[in-house]
Amino acid sequence: MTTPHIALTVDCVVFGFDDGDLKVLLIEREIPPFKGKWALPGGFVLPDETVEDAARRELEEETGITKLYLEQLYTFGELDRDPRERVVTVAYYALVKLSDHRIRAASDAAQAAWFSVDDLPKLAFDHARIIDVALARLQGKVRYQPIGFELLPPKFTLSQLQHLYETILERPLDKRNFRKKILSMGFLLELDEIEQDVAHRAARLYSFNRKKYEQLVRAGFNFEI
Amino acid sequence: MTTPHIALTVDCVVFGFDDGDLKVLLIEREIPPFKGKWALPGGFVLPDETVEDAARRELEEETGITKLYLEQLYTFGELDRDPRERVVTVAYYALVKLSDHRIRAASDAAQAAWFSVDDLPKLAFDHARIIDVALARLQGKVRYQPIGFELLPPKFTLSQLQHLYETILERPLDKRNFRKKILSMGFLLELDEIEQDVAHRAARLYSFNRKKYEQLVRAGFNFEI
DNA sequence: GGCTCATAGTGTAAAGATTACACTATTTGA
DNA sequence: TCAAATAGTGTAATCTTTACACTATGAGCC
Repeated sequence: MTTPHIALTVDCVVFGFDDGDLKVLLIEREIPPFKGKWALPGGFVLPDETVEDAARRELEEETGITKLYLEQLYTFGELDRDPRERVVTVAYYALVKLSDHRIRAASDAAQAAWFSVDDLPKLAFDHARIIDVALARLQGKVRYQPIGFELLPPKFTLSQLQHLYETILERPLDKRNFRKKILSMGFLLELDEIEQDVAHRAARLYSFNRKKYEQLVRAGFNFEI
Repeated sequence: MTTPHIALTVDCVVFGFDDGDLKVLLIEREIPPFKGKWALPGGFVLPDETVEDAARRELEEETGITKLYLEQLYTFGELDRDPRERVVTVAYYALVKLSDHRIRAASDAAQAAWFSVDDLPKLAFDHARIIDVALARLQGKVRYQPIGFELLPPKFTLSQLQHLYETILERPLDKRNFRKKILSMGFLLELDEIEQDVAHRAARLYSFNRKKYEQLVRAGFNFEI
């Protein structure tokens, strides 16, 4: 008996947040199929690397991004995903601070660009579907895990944080209730700094204290927005 | 350029609930590696079937189970999972009503058996790890989706339902509060029937009204235990 | 210097949800 | 008929969530 072998790829949905806009990083395909179309960064899993390593390697090769929050999303195993041959893909989603990645966009000749999630171009393969699944996962996860901070710069205002949640969850939140709740959780560090260069009263800056968060979790705390 | 191909398998963590005990279905391996050891039902994904179809096919071949709740769990892509060669596996978890499957156990010569999740034998490959991940997922999911009913017979008592949640969540629940809450959700159908053959006051039977549940969801209802 | 504009920052009361808790009811079987 | 086992039921206290509107600050313009 000989065991069947299958082409296995990874694809990454990289999210970034840019003041009021949730964005996805796409690259323009340079080779067929779908040459010239936009697609998720990704590529084949090599025989001597783990699947997650493949995702990180492809991301670095195609976009230069190395420091990110990366999590497996779903494995898409339909038969007709790729016109060349049967390809199964393990999709990941990633969260990056746009401030860190003001886009080493184009890399080895391929063009990379950020697109607003509600204004995406026509995508190659089933990548539109993969982004839909990633968005649903992000919406679900952001309410129960403090992953929103992965999308913000290290220092942020409470209004930015609220705006991030409003954008991802697609619903307005009450300012006073939001602040009350997030501050009462006790893992935000109030900094002795305020916003710079704004044409109105400057807001105080905060940072996410991960050590404190983990300590609270060990003591039974459950994050929930 | 020739694309790399990889051995791809599926593995299924099949949960059943048997009055106070959460169980997993295992099969005894008949061929090396790990011959004689217990393992999750599973096998290679064939080139002309979707990954989910492969999971259903393997389950039917090895255990005879066809009607079940099946959901993708996680894809395990480490390098040394299998001593023969590099194998990536897409794990699924399934929920079955033990009443339906009072075990067409042994099938094509392979022995199948239910094991309590807290008394598992030594397992082949990284299957112990896969079961851990499945359990964590089940614990998370059971609180927000009405999947518990997949583990109970079509007619059940509120005590059985409570016991199921207590077993999966590994904590006691208050009887009055539990009943109040689950009944107030409005998707349990109170039947004109009671338990049979018990040596004490017989409890009323209920059934899960899925139509009603879906109607409530469309109206904005959110299940939560 | 004072006005306008934009956003920051703050508290309270009502409604709703969760928790803690103990006794009576029914059936079987000895 | 009594004991054993489990079913079934309500209320009060606490905590959480929601709804809601004004004052504070700093920049920019006149």
